[in-house]
Amino acid sequence: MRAGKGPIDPEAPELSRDGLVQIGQVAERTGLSLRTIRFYEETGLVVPTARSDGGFRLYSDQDVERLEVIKRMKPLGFSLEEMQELLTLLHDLGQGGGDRAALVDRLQMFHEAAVARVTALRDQLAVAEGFADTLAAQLTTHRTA
Amino acid sequence: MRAGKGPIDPEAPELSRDGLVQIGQVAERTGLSLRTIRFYEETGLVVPTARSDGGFRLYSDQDVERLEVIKRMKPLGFSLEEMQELLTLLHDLGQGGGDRAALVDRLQMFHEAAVARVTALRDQLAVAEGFADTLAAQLTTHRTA
DNA sequence: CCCTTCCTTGACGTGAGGGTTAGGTTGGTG
DNA sequence: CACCAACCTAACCCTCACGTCAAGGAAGGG
Repeated sequence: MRAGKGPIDPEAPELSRDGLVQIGQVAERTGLSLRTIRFYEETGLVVPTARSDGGFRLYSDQDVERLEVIKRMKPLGFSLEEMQELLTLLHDLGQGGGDRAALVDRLQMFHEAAVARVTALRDQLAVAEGFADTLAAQLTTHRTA
Repeated sequence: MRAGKGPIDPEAPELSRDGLVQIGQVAERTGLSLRTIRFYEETGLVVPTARSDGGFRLYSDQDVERLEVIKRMKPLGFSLEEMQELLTLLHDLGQGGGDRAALVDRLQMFHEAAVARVTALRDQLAVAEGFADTLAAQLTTHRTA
């Protein structure tokens, strides 16, 4: 599983001594594929904090958390670019940055988009349920008719 | 809008005399783009019943209905190929075809897939709602803090 | 040293269309 | 008849969020 099998602390079996983890661990924890995680780096969405001497990606806890936030955002159907923007936005709001009003404005737009998307998802769900029911009806009709 | 403006029956303003409509009408009725409708023909998913002498696609009511069924299937996330299979399957069941048992079996698999997808959609909706709420909370936190 | 497992980059493929360009045809009207 | 909107084919490239495959380097144990 791990890259090599060095003697690791049995009390903290999955934690490198610097709190940095390789991509495989990240994939396991987040449920994202290696390809996806690398792709997110390509696009600049989540760049690992460090690299090993040999070039291995090393992710901090914050990196992993960021990936988990992204995972939660996915059902909202935002593009990767939009997600990046939102993450930056939230970060900037976290820091007591300059133009608060503008940031809050942008945040509000994101929120509205999110609400709209939730509505759309609900509609989709209703349609999907309806179709599933249709299939169920067809089944009972044809099962012993 | 229409190709030419012949005197049409005001009682059935959008119905060609043979119950066949051109692609533009179909797009308008189904909300699908011309591009998409032509694409569905390319893949064999919905082939128009007829063509005019000049080569215009002419869609029957069944054709349009088929497109509308496809639209309802879309939230279930089936591929176009799977949709085609399911449509064929339902058609074959409609006709008193040969191997009923096998057809019903396949139908049951589709139904199970649909149900699974509905569950997945519900989960996505929950996650999306959660994230929207998070955004709302961030808004109230930062709005006048 | 070897062996295994994990990791690297690079390149190409996919699905479901969207967009565009270019040139040609049709169907109906005034 | 002229005109015009709507339609046609064919070809091309573009997008998004990855999947897949290849060939090879790195980390660590025996």
